[in-house]
Amino acid sequence: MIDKEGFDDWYNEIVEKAELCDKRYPIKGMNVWKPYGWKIMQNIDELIRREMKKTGHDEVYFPLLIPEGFFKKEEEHIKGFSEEVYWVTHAGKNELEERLLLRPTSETALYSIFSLWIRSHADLPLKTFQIVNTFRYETKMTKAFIRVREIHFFEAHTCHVDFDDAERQIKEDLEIANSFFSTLCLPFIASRRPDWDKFAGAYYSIGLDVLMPSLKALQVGSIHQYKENFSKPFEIKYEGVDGKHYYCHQTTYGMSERVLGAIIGVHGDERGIKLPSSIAPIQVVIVPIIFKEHEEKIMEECKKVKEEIEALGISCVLDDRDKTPGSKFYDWEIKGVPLRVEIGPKDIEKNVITLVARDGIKKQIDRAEIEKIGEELKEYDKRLYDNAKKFLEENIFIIKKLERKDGILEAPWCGDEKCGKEMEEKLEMKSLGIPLEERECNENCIICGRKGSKWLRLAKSY
RNA sequence: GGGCCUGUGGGGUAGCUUGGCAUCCUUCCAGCUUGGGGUGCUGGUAACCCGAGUUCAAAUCUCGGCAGGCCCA
Repeated sequence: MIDKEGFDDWYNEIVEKAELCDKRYPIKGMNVWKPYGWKIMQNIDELIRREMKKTGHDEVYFPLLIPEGFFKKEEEHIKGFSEEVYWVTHAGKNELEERLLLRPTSETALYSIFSLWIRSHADLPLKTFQIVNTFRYETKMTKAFIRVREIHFFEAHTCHVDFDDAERQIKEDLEIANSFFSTLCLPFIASRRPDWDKFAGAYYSIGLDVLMPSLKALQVGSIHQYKENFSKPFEIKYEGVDGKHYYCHQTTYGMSERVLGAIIGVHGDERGIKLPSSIAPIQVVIVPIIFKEHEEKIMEECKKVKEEIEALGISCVLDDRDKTPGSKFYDWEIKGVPLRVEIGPKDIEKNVITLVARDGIKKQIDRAEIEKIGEELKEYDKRLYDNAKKFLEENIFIIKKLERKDGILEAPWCGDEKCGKEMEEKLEMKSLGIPLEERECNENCIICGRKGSKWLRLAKSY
């Protein structure tokens, strides 16, 4: 893992060196996805789609533009987003009668239409999601994948008959997050955000955060309980079994390319990024070790091995470029390819192939046992997860008095907003919220000294 | 929101104080050579962010814009 001080510089360089994006596009916060980076992102999207399918969500696609009238229906929501909305005001030379905005998120687009789709309790629950670009005029400093103005956004939107069913959805969302992030070897913590930091329009919000090597937290997902906050202004009503009309209760679950930013940061080292095998566009790269007199024999063997690896359903590239093996090793390490296979004269002689995992574990396996590669990938993934988990756990600290410390802090808190904000100020951190897993707290609030009933998590964050 | 710094071939840089031929490394292209951790040699392509001003002359000085980065709220 990269050390704390060097992390931000390392990150800025590596996103381009690994060919994930090109930052030279001349608009602030809008970078170009390069083919390799985009493949990874699409693989991440496919993992989400798989989770959505498993849990009965249907994919939709709503328009990019939202009429001003829709956007203005929910007051808190407008307050939260109005400063960072891009407006479309003209078509050619003509001013539009009604201004249109580029979606900063899609609640107001979807919900205007949900009110038409939902008629009775039989239409519920309605579980949808979309993967789209959203636009927010960020004023803070932008950073590739972490703070951008055009966001590659996943958003699930659900409607339910009552609060309890919406709460069940939130439990399901947490299970989805567990499954999804463990496939990406990313340990995270879930916290109920304090009221002053919840999503604009939400009843409450849950943040999913990972810890970056800079010891700053990165929010990689959020889950919101809206209760009836949107269904009332948007009039999303259904007829119940009793013939009466009720407002829906709604939830959302959102993630973005920050997930990729987290993977880059959490797993990367001085040689480059490390991709979990679940999203690596190339899972195995074969580097032939060619010597003049054996050239053909080695290439033939490499081709055969490639076919056998692909037959296992593992993506594999044979690097036949005219470069020395050493320089190829560096290339693929920057890009985080999980497993490298080396085949040279010595391997052929001994009837083995040499495997080197991206995290440095090297071994030889029998030429006849290529199917073991699948196992090697699994073990590599597990090592990625275990290392990241260890780092996260080693950097969460319980504090019982005001003390500054790097990492994620958990402090006893009376629950008053005033005390929470004072903690943020004194510790120079932002609060992540209350740990989702219930934990008893019998300590005194570190600000006012009253009995603290909760733990408040704080961290510096992106 | 406030303050500071930076912008030179594809990438990284020297030059800027004191205005006058733009330095080096790397990448890339061609060829030979080499090949189990960046092989070596020869040749080649390629740059002063944009606009205005000062000046005989601007990468260099001034102003504005755009972009990137750092620090503080």
